[in-house]
Amino acid sequence: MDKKKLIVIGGPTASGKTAVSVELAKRIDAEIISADSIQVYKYMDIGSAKVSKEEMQGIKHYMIDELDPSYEFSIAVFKQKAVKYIKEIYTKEKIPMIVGGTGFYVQSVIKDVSFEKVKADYELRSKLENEATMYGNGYVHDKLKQIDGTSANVIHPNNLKRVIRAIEYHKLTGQTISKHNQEEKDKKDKYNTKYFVLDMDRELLYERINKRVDIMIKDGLVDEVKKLLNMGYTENLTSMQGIGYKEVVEYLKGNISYGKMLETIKQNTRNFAKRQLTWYRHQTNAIWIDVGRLGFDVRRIVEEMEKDVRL
RNA sequence: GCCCAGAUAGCUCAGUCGGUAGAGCAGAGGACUGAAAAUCCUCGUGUCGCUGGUUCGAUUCCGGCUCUGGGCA
Repeated sequence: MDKKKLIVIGGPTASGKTAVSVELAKRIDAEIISADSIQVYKYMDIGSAKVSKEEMQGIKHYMIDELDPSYEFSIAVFKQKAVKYIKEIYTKEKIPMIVGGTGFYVQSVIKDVSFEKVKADYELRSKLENEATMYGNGYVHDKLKQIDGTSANVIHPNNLKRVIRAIEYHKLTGQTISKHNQEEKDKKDKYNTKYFVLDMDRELLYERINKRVDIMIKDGLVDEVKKLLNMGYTENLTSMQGIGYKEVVEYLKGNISYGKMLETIKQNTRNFAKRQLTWYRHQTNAIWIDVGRLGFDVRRIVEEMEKDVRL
């Protein structure tokens, strides 16, 4: 059976995914599933640079404003929902398009990574976290070494999150996560995927990021955060750890100055963009589009992409 | 004009009891499979302001100059 077509548009933050994706969707009759770990949340509009109703231009978007900020979003939830929407879109005889900067999420769909087997064990997590603070990261890492040497070799002791997850996985399934990871990695693409990555000169990207942060502040990011806090969404929520949100919280608490807040948001966004690019670089078969070279002209960019989409 | 303190990596600074120097941040590269806007790893040669002097040897000590803070007039 022929694999069905799936379009993916990735790229670092501020690379112009939104405008490009909507334009392409209009041309090929697609619907968009957002792969963005913050835009899923309601009330978090400015800081997440969420697509507005106007920007959508009538194209249906999924996974936007779908969750309450108190909800613990995760890749497992994303994958489950995304797959459901993809099916829905196919029944309408339209093309699904995954758009967003969270490459990890995208990967789970196109490789059909399985998360069904294991749930999270928050008790175990906090227990191990405590042990790490008391006896050091090495102590927890040693525990992993005893049950899953392969993972212990690959995961650095300081990367506590992943060390803990590996232990958690073993405890819940009786299997090693290294074996699971290998199995998932060996999977073939489930769809006929066209994976685009929007890119540009680093310097240009950083300039755009700086400008975008200035605009977010002018548009009222600080008020947005105040509103969220007033609604009872506390700073320790995953949603509130988003870039732009956590720094404003620090400012509102009086821990940092206004200027420092502004600079830190820019800095963190730039660092984040760099990490995103590292991720995309190891994506095989990705089609890189230098949007800077195309003058950020949405029409030209989309025309460039359409050639590959037709295949 | 005088006095004091500085002048060292893109930035903030540490240091060399005289044997040509190192942290944090920035920057670059990488990892990642139920927190991913998260988490973690690797990478540091720069006329040590300029110029004389002392010395086998000066970024380090001494003099002069330039610049930057601060103070006194």
